Amino acid sequence: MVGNGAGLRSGQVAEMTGVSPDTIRHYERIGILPHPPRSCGGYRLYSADVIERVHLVRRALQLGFTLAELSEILRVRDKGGIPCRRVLHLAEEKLRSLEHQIAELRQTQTYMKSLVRQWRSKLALTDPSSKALLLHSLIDDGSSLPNTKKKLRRRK
Amino acid sequence: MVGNGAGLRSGQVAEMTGVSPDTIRHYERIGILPHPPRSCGGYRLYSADVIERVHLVRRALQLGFTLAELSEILRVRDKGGIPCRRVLHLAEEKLRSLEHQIAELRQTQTYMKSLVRQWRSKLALTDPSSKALLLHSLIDDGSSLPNTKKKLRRRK
DNA sequence: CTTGACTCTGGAATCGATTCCAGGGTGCAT
DNA sequence: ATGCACCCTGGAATCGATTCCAGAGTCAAG
Repeated sequence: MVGNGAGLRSGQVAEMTGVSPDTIRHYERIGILPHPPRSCGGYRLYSADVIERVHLVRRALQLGFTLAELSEILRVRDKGGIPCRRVLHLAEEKLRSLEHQIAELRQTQTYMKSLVRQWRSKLALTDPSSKALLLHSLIDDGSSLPNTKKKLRRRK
Repeated sequence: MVGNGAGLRSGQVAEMTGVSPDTIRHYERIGILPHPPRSCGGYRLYSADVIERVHLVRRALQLGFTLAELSEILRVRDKGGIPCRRVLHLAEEKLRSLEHQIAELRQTQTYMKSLVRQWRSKLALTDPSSKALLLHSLIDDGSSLPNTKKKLRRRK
């Protein structure tokens, strides 16, 4: 084992934060983690505080921040800047789109529920050789479903 | 204008269904729309019932079906099969994951709300040269957020 | 000194639906 | 015969976060 007085290797950081070593390297590539010093053999030697940073990033990702945003924010912070207002602004934005998205999903849920109920009973009293009853009921009835379902979701 | 007694060109279908001509061609490529007959000049000439099919597909996509699933289902149906039970099964699955996803989002929403409130007041009574107060509050407090945020979303 | 676990590199692949592209025809109007 | 709007092809790009890859190097234990 390499002496860990010198620092944490990428795999150790990965394990301690619950992500893959690939992800750690990726975060470094896009400027979210600093370039750590290297051992004589070329291994990254992280100081313990990257753990906090990775946790922070994971949590922010869950909230809907993107890696690009985090990279920008953390860069500012690392240069001594104060990105707090930016962070708050982004958070407010995420919250709004979150609420919007929930509303859409619930609308879809409502529709879907009635659809499944309707399909179940229809299927129950149809003899098993009849056709094409289910999907077909989707073609009319153009309301009751949101249409702006962009991929505004987050996290792997 | 080409006589439309012969059929609808891709652009017309596109306009009537609110998608792009590219999408129409794409649907044909992956087997969701049948290969239509062609005009002497090589233009696709669709019969009017593709309109219904495209609408059906759009609606199913909104519900969380994938193009691959729809392709499979529609292929079965076009060969005279009866994919209804499959459709119902998938719909039930979509509904479940929808409910799960809503639950997660609401959890995130709750957390996010309190975070924004907390950040707002914290920022209000901090002099504008203090640093790093906001994001930092993410690193502890590991509960209260879902962690299985796969991209189980739908639709463009 | 060999084995095996770990790490390095950076470019490509993945997921899914859609869009974009270039180079080339079609068809109707002036 | 010239313009213009439309259509054809199929392969590649897009979005974002992560993963995968091959070929190579490091290091401690046996």
